[in-house]
Amino acid sequence: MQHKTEKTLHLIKQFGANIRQKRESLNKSQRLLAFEYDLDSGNLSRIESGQIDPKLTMLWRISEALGIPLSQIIKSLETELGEKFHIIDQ
Amino acid sequence: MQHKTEKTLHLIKQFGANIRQKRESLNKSQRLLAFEYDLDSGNLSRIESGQIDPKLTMLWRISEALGIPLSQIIKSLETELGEKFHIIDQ
DNA sequence: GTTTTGTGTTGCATACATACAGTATAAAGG
DNA sequence: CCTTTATACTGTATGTATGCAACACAAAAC
Repeated sequence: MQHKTEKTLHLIKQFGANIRQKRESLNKSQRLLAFEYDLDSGNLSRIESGQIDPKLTMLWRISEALGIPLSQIIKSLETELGEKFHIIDQ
Repeated sequence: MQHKTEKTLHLIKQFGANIRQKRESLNKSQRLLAFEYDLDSGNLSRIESGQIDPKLTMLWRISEALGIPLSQIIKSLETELGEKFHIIDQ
């Protein structure tokens, strides 16, 4: 990270909050979800509370655990953070 | 990462390849793109060649540099990697 | 009340992404 | 040729995500 900007901090906080909300809607504890999908519950705790900036592979594994495509989770984030993008190629 | 699985390695390699392709379609060098968006070109090199597992904030910054929503980049990845997900909530 | 069980959190060692500076290579200019 | 310029890549110090074990605390069992 260049140097922890406000935006950056907000991003990971919002991401964590969303993840927590999704998990809770499944009525699973951090421990249970972590156990079932071979994650670390301590890690999950820090991610949900926006303390850390997870790596791509971790994002992927979390989305699998939640049963939601990562693209969908990110899309919610984009909406919430009010980012505007060009819809160009692809 | 639990312990670098094949799947994991494939994920970051494919992501890097996609990023490189997008950048090249903009006809920009790693250096130029990095300069314009305050990224590190060395880092970008390692990401494009699939050597490293970038963090969420870095993914975000790269997608901004490419002018493509991160959700869209991830969606391509999901398709390419043939992941199937339930379309449940949200 | 004291143990047991379930929850999220935290201390810490290790692995690794990041940022900066430097290298390698080739193409173009002179 | 040699130098300049542009490309991607790499050495390395520092910061930090990760995984594991332990903690704090509440609620339930007994």
